[in-house]
Amino acid sequence: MKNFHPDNNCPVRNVLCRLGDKWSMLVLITLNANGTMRFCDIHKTIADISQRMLTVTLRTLETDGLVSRKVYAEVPPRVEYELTERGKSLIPHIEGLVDWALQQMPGIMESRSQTGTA
Amino acid sequence: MKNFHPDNNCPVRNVLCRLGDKWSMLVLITLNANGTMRFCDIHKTIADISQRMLTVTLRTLETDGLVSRKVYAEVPPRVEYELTERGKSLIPHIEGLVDWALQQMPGIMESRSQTGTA
DNA sequence: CGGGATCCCTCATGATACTG
DNA sequence: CAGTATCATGAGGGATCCCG
Repeated sequence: MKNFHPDNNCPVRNVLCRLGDKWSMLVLITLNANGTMRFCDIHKTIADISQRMLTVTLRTLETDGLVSRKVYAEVPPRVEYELTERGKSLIPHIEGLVDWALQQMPGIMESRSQTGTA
Repeated sequence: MKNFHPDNNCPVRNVLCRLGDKWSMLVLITLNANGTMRFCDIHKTIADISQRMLTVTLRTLETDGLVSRKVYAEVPPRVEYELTERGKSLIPHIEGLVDWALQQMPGIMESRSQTGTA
């Protein structure tokens, strides 16, 4: 019997831990769709994220080497974010998931309504 | 500028909402790896999930039509779970993510240690 | 054995205010 | 503009008890 214990190096746990949060994937696909973006731009694009969570999310992605952060020493501070190569390499997999979601959503919605559970 | 607002039908939000929780993907790949499983078996395979969360997770997956639940009217109750066709169709995408995680984990770990963030 | 119901607690997230 | 710091919250999840 195959299992996926949390013990040590389970990649599933690891990837879910990092990408399964509320915002990471959203930030990644946003950056992928728009290229280099400033903090404010990302914030405007993902309107319902708080400033704090955007900062935290970007920092985590930067720590994992998925996003690069470039600070310009200007008077109105400017910081630009973009996907790293590693970040870009993840995009197809996320899009695979998104495509699946798009295809299955109607059936899933129907399934949900049938069982009566919200 | 492309964005992904939460407004109505954003599949990203939807799929993350359902699969980005702590256990769903784990249950899915466990069922995929082992085929039909009893409640107890799943619980033993994913040792650190609470009975409650396993129940909740399975119910949600069942509601979305990703997992089927078969109850046998026997004296020691027996309930068997297995992936539906829709559930199986999701597996490749999850595995894509897992494979990516496996490949990138060393680099990510290195990246994390460099920035000094845990 | 499978799981429903309940209580409780922690952590992730949000809101606000302040700084360089 | 791009954050940091602080405080408040509520939903997710764990532990326990009970039932068919």
